[in-house]
Amino acid sequence: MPDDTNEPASRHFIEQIIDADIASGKWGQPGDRSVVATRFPPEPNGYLHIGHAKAVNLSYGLAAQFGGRFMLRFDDTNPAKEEQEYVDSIIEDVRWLGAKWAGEVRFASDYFEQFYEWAQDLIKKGLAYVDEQSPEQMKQNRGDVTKPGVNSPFRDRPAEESLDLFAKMKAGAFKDGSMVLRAKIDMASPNMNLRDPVMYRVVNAKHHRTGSTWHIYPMYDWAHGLEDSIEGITHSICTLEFENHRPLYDWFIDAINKGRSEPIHHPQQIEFSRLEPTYIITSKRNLKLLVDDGHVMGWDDPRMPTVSGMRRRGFTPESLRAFAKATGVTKFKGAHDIGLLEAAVRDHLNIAAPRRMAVLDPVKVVITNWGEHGDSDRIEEFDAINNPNDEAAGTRKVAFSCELYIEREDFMEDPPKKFFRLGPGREVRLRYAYWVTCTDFVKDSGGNVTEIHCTYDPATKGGENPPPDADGNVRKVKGTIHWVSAHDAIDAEVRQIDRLFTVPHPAREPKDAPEGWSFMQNLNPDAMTVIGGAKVEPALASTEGEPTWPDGIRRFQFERMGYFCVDRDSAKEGRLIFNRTATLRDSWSKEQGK
RNA sequence: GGGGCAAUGGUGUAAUUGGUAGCACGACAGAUUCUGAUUCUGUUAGUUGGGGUUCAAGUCCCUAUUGCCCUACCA
Repeated sequence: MPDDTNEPASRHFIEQIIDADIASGKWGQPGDRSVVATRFPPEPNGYLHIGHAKAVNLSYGLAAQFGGRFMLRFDDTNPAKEEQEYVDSIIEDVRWLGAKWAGEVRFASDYFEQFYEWAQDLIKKGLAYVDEQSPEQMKQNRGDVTKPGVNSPFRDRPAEESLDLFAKMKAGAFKDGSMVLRAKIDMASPNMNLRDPVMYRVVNAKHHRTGSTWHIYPMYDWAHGLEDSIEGITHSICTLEFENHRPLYDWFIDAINKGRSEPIHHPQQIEFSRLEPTYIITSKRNLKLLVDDGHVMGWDDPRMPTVSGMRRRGFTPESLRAFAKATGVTKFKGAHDIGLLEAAVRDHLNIAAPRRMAVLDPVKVVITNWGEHGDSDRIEEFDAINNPNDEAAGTRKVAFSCELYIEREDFMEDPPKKFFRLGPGREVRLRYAYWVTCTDFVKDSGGNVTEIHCTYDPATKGGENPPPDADGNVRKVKGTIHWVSAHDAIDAEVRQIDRLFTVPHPAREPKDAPEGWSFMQNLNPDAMTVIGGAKVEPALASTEGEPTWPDGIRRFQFERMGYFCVDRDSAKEGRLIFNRTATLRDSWSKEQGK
């Protein structure tokens, strides 16, 4: 990602911290930028969403910018929730996003033995103990934010006893929830995380990688800093809610280093504000509900804010990166306008997407004077520009005949003055082909227009302006519309994807919310409108001559309609299915709304 | 009655760390245009309140207010 390795003019707060560290030589020789090491540490308990995408881009981008290392590490410390399926999807997503990790993919579970040794070390130092209180008792004795907790009756048991019990916990001698290993810190700490936090719990469940080797599993706070330490992470970047955990992160590493001649590496945790786009939810739990309740077709439904869903919808890694960049890196917890994402994807696709013509809601046009200027069965071919922003993309042929389809919304029976398209007596340009004038139209018994009759002007061949008349006046046309020829048009299904929710903050429960309120009530029923009868130009049916996108997804701009990509179901079902990635900006609909 | 963090146009974010409040998205107006797209130009609008230090404060100090996070054997 060349754009991200250039240092921007202004530096966000994390870059400033790293700059200062490099200058002071905190992690190595002063000035050595290659010491920077970051990581992305997902728990494999769900699919990655757009918020994770930003986190990946941030941590990877930092490592790339400084010429350091980036790790992909699964934080698989809870066998009850984690599955291989999620590991696989996350690896695919991170790769697609463009992050390149150093060496192999890492797993916290690979470090379990080391964690266990360090835990024994803490017990020996009198910094940890096995607690046999029930979960209820522990909760009771923890106190609350204003009241201090009380010490466990097991807090001061001899180290040998804890060591022995800990070994038995590991060996599977106890039931789930029967005892835990706790750090001995301070039951009166105003920071609840420091009130003798649990380091290990008994879980007699099968782990997706270690199987039934272990009967104890480390808690996040105990494990996470150690994982970072083992991998030599310098800057451990996470979201704001872990701010209160940082003292514990530091405490555990300091505890291990206490009395140790060769201290283990002590990374720096830095918290930033997570990405919170409007009209989107990013809670894994709620995303899973949408899938489980069948509101969407799956985790990769093009309406979903998952990385896989957005990929299927046609977003590019570049556009996600641009969005992440545009939202910035701060500690301010705000909402990010989803319009920024839409602008980012339009920005990229406008430069990169080949243009095609596709009529989503077709109505037939008959050129009534086609026979007067030659054979009425003849087919003419025109050159159409593939991408006005990229001359190298070249041109393609589009065929024209006396029967065409145009967009239903491009014709009005009784159009207002500012309507620059087709209507009785009005002339428009058919892009790359001819200027046509509407002479008549046919309606069915339901009042729907079924056929539009036009004459074409042979002097406008190719869509060019006709020569000036005898007085030197140049005839002008206000509108240009897209079309496909009926003789070679291909049928396609088009899924018009829109925002999944109707309100900016779907997960925010209103103050006066009725009993049983759910974010589901904010679902947009029109988030996916399936159009079965679209007619598209033949060039969309074949991949010949097409530029290849790096990820193999075929993306296009349908002229005047928006950006679309071929859905992955297309190949499977043997027909053309397109997903709408984004609309074009549309000042006409805004005009109408006035 | 506790602790932690944050506050700059409508939204998000900058400000050489005390020296002209800038950028992006949006909105609005216009120009260009074989996409009502793109592109270009212009307009709009901001330092949470109150004190203080200073020649000078978004930035430093005091204070108030508002919002978020924290009481899993989740991460």
